[in-house]
Amino acid sequence: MDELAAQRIAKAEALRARGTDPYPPRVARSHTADAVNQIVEAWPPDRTEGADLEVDVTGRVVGRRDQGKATFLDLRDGSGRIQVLFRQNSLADYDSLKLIDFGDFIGVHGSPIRTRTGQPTVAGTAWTMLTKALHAPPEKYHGLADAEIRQRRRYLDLMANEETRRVFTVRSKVVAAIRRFLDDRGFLEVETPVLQEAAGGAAARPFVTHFNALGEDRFLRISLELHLKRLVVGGFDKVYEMGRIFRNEGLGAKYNPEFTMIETYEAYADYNDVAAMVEEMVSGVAENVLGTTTFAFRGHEISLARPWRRVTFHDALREYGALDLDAFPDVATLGAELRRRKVDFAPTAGYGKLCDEAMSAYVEPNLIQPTFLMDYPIEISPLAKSKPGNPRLVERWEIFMGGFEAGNAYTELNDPVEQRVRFEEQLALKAAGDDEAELMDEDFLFALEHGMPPTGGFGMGIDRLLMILTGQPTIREVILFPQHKTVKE
RNA sequence: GGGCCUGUAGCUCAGUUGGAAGAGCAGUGGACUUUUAAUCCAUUGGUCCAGGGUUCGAGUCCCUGCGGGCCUACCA
Repeated sequence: MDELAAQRIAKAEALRARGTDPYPPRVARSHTADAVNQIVEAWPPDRTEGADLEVDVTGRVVGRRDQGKATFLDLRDGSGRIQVLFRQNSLADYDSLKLIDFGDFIGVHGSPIRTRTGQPTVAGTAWTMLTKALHAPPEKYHGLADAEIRQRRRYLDLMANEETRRVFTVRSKVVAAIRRFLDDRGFLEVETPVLQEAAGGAAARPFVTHFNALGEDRFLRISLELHLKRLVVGGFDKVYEMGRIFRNEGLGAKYNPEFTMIETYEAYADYNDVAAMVEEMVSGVAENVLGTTTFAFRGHEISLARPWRRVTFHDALREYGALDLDAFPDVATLGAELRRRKVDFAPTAGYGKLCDEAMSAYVEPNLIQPTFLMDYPIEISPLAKSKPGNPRLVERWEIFMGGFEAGNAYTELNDPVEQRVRFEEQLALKAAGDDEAELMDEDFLFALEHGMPPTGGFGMGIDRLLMILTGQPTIREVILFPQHKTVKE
């Protein structure tokens, strides 16, 4: 069996035999680890004792140095680390320290001191077990490196790796800063359904589930868009939602089937207004949370400082792919050219999809610094307003950074008649074999028919932004519990 | 789906031509009253992923399966 766990259970029983609960319901705590450290650091350099002050500190035992008749322990709580020192002549029942293992939570009563090496320390006069752990934390020096265990058992990763604690702390602060930015600009945060009768608003396959009470299938949302625009119709001029969406696709460095998306919709704005807002939001959040707009990512140095480059879809293809779409204006000619260039694409791909494949091949990997790629082909943008003077393009941009797409925005299509035509074109693509084409959404059309004001909309993958902001090369390192295959018994 | 890699103690990892399964950390016992990857002495701990095969002999070679990672493809 697990001999090490059995030893720890025996120690818990030994504590009970002494009349103390190894899992007490309440604890004495007067100071965090960080608070004690700060108190001692504030002392004059020659002061070593603070006997007038008594503190109760708590935390997990993460270090232990037995010194005979003195024992040093390192405790870690949410604020940081604090060293405690027990000496045989100032702790009754000194032998009881043998009941403390790595990973246990204990409380220590004592006075702050400074050791001869200058280390802030609590000189303990009493200790209590707060939680007996049955397993040791990961090995203290080499830590926990196995990516699978780090992700499946993130609690071990968090115990072992400071960088992991940092990444997810940053994530939390970034999410809060984004909310603060939008709230301060008068946006209203809303919540829309995750379970939907039809999953729309993006080109992606959905997950399907079943609603027992109604005997109907439901789809997990693949975007937030269509419901948020209904709210603009209803009169909420500025709305946003930050939430989980689900796309039934593979796993990869940039892909997790559930990820966090933020979408904003602002009435009386267009895609240029939205671009200005997004620049300000992302660079401002970076500055506020991390104190910089420069980040190391996959060997590059990425600057999120404003302004970001703007280049049109067509110009970018000319620049990075030496491909002039004007010379290949239809499926036949562009398809032939891409075949000649050995760019893969599905046989069912329409013209817009071919353009997108060319962009993915030539442009996307080169867009390391944040770049707005402007004015997309209309076929792959069924919810965006067409560009005045060019019926083949729409007012849409995607934001790229680090060589991948991180966000998407358009001047929203609000002509209900044209929107119906666009849906019908999508249905034709679907019939031709494109299983990611947009579905007709009659209720959404009915909403548009009541009038949606001119609106600028925006969506961004929070996880991908976090990859840049934390310097993590894969999306799995910025998601606490990324998807994995089920472990088979 | 394709390619490459990988599975050895609780953790991190070695293991040579195929010849008695190892180290550090953790654990246990001991020394040490200012250490901080403490140090020192001793010591417990193994279904070498699983199943087959080759062989006098397999952690090592072969086959199959299972698990996992990375790259790639589809996809944001």
